[in-house]
Amino acid sequence: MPEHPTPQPHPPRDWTDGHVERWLPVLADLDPDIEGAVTRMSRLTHHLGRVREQGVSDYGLHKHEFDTLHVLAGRGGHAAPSDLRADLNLAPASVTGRLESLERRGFVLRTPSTEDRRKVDIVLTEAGRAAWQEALDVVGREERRLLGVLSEDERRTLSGLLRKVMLAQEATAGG
Amino acid sequence: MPEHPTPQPHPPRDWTDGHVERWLPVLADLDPDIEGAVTRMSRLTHHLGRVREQGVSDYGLHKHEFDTLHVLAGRGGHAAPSDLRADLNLAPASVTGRLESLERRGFVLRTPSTEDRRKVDIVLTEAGRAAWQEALDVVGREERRLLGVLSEDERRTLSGLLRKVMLAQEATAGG
DNA sequence: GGACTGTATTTCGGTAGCGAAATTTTGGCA
DNA sequence: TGCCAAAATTTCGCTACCGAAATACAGTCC
Repeated sequence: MPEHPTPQPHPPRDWTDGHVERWLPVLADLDPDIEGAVTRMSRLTHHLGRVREQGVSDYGLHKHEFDTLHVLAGRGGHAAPSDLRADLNLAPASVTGRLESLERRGFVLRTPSTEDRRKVDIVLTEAGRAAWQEALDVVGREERRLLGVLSEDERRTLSGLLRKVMLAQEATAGG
Repeated sequence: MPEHPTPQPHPPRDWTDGHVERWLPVLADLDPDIEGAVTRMSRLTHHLGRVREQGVSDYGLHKHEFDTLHVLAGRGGHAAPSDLRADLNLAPASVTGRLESLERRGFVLRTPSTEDRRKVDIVLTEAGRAAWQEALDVVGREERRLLGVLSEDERRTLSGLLRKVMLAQEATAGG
């Protein structure tokens, strides 16, 4: 699409603009910027998830599998299920399910911890690390492509504003 | 942790700062602002979803049920399943499932369209509208609370930056 | 007007997620 | 030592979601 000659500061409308506009007459006290921001974040998160799912499938992985291996690799290749629970924002039961299938595929090892027998050590195997590294590059690509339309300053601003919001959230939710 | 005496403009660190910091030595080419923004959006979206689920449960609804009624109400009380599919970012099969349970509970009616017999008209019933309105107030509260830590200008900036990103997304995804 | 392409919705089979309860272990404390 | 609350993980029952195929209808082309 070529540049428009009009020098207006208004960017073109995205899907969410239409969504918010439909709602304004119904809910007069709706703040368009709050609704707009929340809606866009939700849709973007959703989209990136889909792209990840589709991207890592070329390497025989699912999004959840990749994400789990990713967190594990980020922690040096070993972690407790409760670490994964926190990092991945999951219910405890879901972690068990994910580890089950990763173990079946030989990507992680589950060994009872020696120091505290309630705990379990999750260890990334060589096969797991290899699968992760292969898919790694694909995953960040869409994020870079989309966030790349912002300047460096804008990205810093975006991240900073979101940090403010998250601090408010974490202050109440205990972590 | 008490305040540091340094007068830097750095806000306190949120969870994501620690996450990104853990990753930097492992993936040197990671852009902290991209990773930070994406991570925060994902976590915020997740959090708001949980709060919605918990909030609307006081009115006997689930998050999905409320969201579906919400979209329906926003479209004047009637829509086609494919409209809901687009608005809710769902697979076609999922819409059927949602409507099934909403119909069982008497919140929507499914009547075959007279003009195009492939289509189905989804109509919000009085009971559906009542359930929606009761829960309505709760849902926006957490969004307002969290986004409320930003100034009006900041919220406009946030929403605007996200619009830019979404335009890049929608340009390729055809929707 | 009959075959053909495209669109709207549902059905089917399978997976992942959640909440709640159970299990095992720990660390304190009498 | 024996009891007990708290913590880490798993099991269980259930629901929602997805992809792919099926069904039913609409509009078009010859």
